[in-house]
Amino acid sequence: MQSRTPTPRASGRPRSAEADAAILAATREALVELGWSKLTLGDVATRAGVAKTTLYRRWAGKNELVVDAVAELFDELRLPDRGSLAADIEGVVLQFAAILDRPEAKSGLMAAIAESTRDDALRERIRDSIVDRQKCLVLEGRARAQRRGELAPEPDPTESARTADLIFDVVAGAVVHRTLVSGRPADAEWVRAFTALLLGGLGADAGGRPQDDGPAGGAPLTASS
Amino acid sequence: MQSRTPTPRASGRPRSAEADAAILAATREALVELGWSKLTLGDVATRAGVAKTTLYRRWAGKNELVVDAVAELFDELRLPDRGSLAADIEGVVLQFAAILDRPEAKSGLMAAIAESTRDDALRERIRDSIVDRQKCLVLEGRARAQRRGELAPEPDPTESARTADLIFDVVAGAVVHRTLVSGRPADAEWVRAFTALLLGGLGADAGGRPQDDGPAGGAPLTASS
DNA sequence: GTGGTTTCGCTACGAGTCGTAGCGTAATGG
DNA sequence: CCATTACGCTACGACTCGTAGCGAAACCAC
Repeated sequence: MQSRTPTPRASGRPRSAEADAAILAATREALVELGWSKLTLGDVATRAGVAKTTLYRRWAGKNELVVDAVAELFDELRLPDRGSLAADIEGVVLQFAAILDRPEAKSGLMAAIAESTRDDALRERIRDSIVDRQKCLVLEGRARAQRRGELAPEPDPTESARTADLIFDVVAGAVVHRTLVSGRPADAEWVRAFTALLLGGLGADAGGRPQDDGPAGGAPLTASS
Repeated sequence: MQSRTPTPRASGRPRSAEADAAILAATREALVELGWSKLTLGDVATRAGVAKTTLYRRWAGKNELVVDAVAELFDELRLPDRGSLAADIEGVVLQFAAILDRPEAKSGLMAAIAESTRDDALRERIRDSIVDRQKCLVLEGRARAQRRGELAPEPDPTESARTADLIFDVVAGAVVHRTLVSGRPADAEWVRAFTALLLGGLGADAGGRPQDDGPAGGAPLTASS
């Protein structure tokens, strides 16, 4: 999952799985305390209780290590069936926002994406371990909505994939931008307004109510501004 | 604009404005060739033809320098009146996408945002020199659409500001995510589909036509995939 | 001109990090 | 028992960082 399979290993001492977990946990810990730029592999090794050389034997560099460490945060993303498209969107967006609100995700993920603009292999790694997993949720939620009759079925698979990509960029991008660039929390109130905008567009009433009345329950309005 | 006014300077040798321009240009050049992580201030100084100490006298560190260098790229953002809300959105989004497509913007801006999660002063700097300038375009375009009658006027200023923030996060976030994370160009075809989604929502036909027929004129479809 | 002030270019420096090599040891399979 | 692989540890040259110190240059006020 994390380090690429080095060889079809036949015999010899196996790599310690505990060391892997300790290293990834230490990486997240260092991300929280130091951030991306001040994070050093030597410090991570010390925190994890392993030798620095062990790190370099498993990961090519800081980029790959941080991607793997952050990717584990997104494993908990689920898409429970809440009965309506609006409720499903709100649920998964709130989960996504909660993960992105963690300091290790903020600094680590964004820096890794920045580095991936000049490293195709890193971009591939991010896509495989993080992005594609999120995109599956979009496909699943869209299929559910189509089964419910909330969305018109899309027979053309090419057009369907294009639309799914678009939705994914809009949803993930909006949450990321809200959390990291605007620096404000994607709380229940924001998620509700965003869902309304996504479903109804700018022409509809984007302020108050989605198409059914109480999707997110009685969540308290945490006034941000 | 870039370096904070150090003192209410009275007399003495003035700072070379040409050096400022040369340093920022050299920073962008180094961002293109080296990316964020391998960019060193010593290298930038050499490229700009100034001493390394001059850099440290004007900027606190790599973060601030890169933010100022990238901010200049966004100065060219304009919002020409194209006659309809859909056309206005498509126009400004295409401009934004063109800037983000530059390699110096990709690596520099994202890395700076990543660092800003642990540096409030840097976040403020990014907001002042980059983000707020983009948000003004949202406000302007929205006001135009309300004057045209395409959008319902929003009397409550608090709610209006909230909605503008939401729109801004959705638009900017979607373009950034498309360009950097998905790694695909936000070309005319994508922008058209995005505009349709933004205006009509998921319930409407998000594939082909916005609410008026030909918003972007006869722009050729640059088939990407 | 003269003096005061600030900037600039240059050199040098200690501190810290990088990524690797080398060595002996531990853990597995045949 | 032996081959193979992973591990911990040390040490190393190379590089970057950010700063200090110096003399020279550019500007203003007088």
